[in-house]
Amino acid sequence: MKSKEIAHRFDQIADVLEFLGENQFKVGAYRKVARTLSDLTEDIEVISREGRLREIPGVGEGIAQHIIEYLDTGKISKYEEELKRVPPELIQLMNIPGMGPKTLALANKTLKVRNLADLKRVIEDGSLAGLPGLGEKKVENIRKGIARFEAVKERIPLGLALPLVETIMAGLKKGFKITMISPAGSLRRMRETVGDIDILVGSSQGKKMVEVFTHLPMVKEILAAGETKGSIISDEGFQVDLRVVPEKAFGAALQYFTGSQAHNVKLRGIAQKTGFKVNEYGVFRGEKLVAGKTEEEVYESLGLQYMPPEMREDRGEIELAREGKIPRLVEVSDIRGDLHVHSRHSDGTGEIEDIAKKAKEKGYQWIAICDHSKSAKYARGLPESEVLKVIEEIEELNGKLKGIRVLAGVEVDILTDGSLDFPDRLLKKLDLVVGAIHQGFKKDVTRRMIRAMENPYLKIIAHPTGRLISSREGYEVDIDAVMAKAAETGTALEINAHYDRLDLDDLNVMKAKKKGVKLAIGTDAHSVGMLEYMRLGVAVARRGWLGPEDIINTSSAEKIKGWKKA
DNA sequence: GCCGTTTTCGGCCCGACTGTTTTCAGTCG
Repeated sequence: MKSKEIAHRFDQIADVLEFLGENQFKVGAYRKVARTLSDLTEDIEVISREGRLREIPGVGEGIAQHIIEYLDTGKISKYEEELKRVPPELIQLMNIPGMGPKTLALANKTLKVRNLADLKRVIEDGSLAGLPGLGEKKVENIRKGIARFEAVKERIPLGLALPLVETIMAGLKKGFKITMISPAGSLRRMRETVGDIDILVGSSQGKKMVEVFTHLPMVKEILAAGETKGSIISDEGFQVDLRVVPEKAFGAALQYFTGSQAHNVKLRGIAQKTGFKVNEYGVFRGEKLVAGKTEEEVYESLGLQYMPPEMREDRGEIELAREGKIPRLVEVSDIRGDLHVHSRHSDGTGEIEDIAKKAKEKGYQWIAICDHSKSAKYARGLPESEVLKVIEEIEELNGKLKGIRVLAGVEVDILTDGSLDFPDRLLKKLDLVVGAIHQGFKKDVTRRMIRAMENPYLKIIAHPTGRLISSREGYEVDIDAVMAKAAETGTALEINAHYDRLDLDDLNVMKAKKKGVKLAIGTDAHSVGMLEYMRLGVAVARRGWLGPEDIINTSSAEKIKGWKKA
């Protein structure tokens, strides 16, 4: 995790350099390398030891020295002094919409603004508006920006943003005959959380469409309503932007607004070198439009294979596309079953039969019921005798139901000594054993997981890091060691598809695949409706570049039942 | 500060919008 620390350091340096008015490309160089480092799946200390730092894109002579110094001493001396002279609470103010580095530097220099309170003061007494280049309107903008800055909402979990965007798109389709409409931005790339929600439409009726959009039932506040762009706050407090572009530019605009920014920057760099220009209206050679209607033709015109949105993070996908080696990613339609579902027998709400019927409706071939084990008191964990009864109930159901097979599983607690909460004689009667840590998050988690994986009946480790996106860091666990043991024993690691978990995350999934670990998607559904979270798990898998062959869920029921570990 | 299908020096993604300006700087996505 050293690379994340270094990334954070470089981001701070970029902030300070920007504030000081340094060369913007230097600032950009630090930002870019910070992002690359925070995405790194390999251990930076190993890379450094083996003298391969310069192989990391964006790491040159100077930055390599900074990294080495940080790894040795925990400091980057060149910037220690500079960082000390610029207080963090001042730099924070650059996050106020309308307040950039130039304005902040000017306010700091001439009006001695050092923090938010100072800034509010110079707004109230009128001195900010008196500065060159500023005026009443700009200051009013900053005042509004402060209000937004102070009310800053958490990022929106993907699992909550998706239903909202679907409702809005359905609302727009009611009023218009639209063929070109799509989510864009980080939502389309299926990031685990999104800052705001972008929707793009290809149409000549921009003004009317914005009108309908801003008067949909879930609109709480209208932020903007123009000819081509509308912006609202939903009743849940989420910002949604609608953009309307001409149909012939829909593909180019979709590419542009989907991002990521890093992906687009690299794409345009390539375009430029080969004599093209790319913007949201199309790909141009000189004045001549050569592509724009579809995303496919935008990429193709630049000599690149099409890339799924989930891959567009500048993590090497453009290089692959150049060689025509973009992998076939797993799709929701490849999924034959869900590997982690709770019923009313423990802390879920659904009857097994209803869960099975819903699974069949979703096109699954099988579904694994995995209720909690006896030590999980808070989740009404089952004693051995009850598990036997559930196995009987499932056998009976399988005799009755057609077109769907229910697998009898359990989510068994990994106890504080690394043993499992049920004896092997019970585990071997089950079709699937999923193990999980639910207590003692700081107690020897790595060693416990490793010991648990040595049990031949335990096939999957659920939510391996234990993080909760909204509220919890996760266990104290050495995930590399866990992955190594998983690869050695043939244990699968879970992609828990609940929107607040998504654990493993995309980067860990990518790393697991490299280490030869199989992944298992489980929704951890506690109600029938929560089976829908499967698409979030698939999204994480796609962001980790997984194909159908990397995922246990694409196997048949027989294969899952007969699965023997290495 | 990085980097090389034009380069070891001179570039570095691109455009919209806004407000403050008489031609453009700053901010944003």
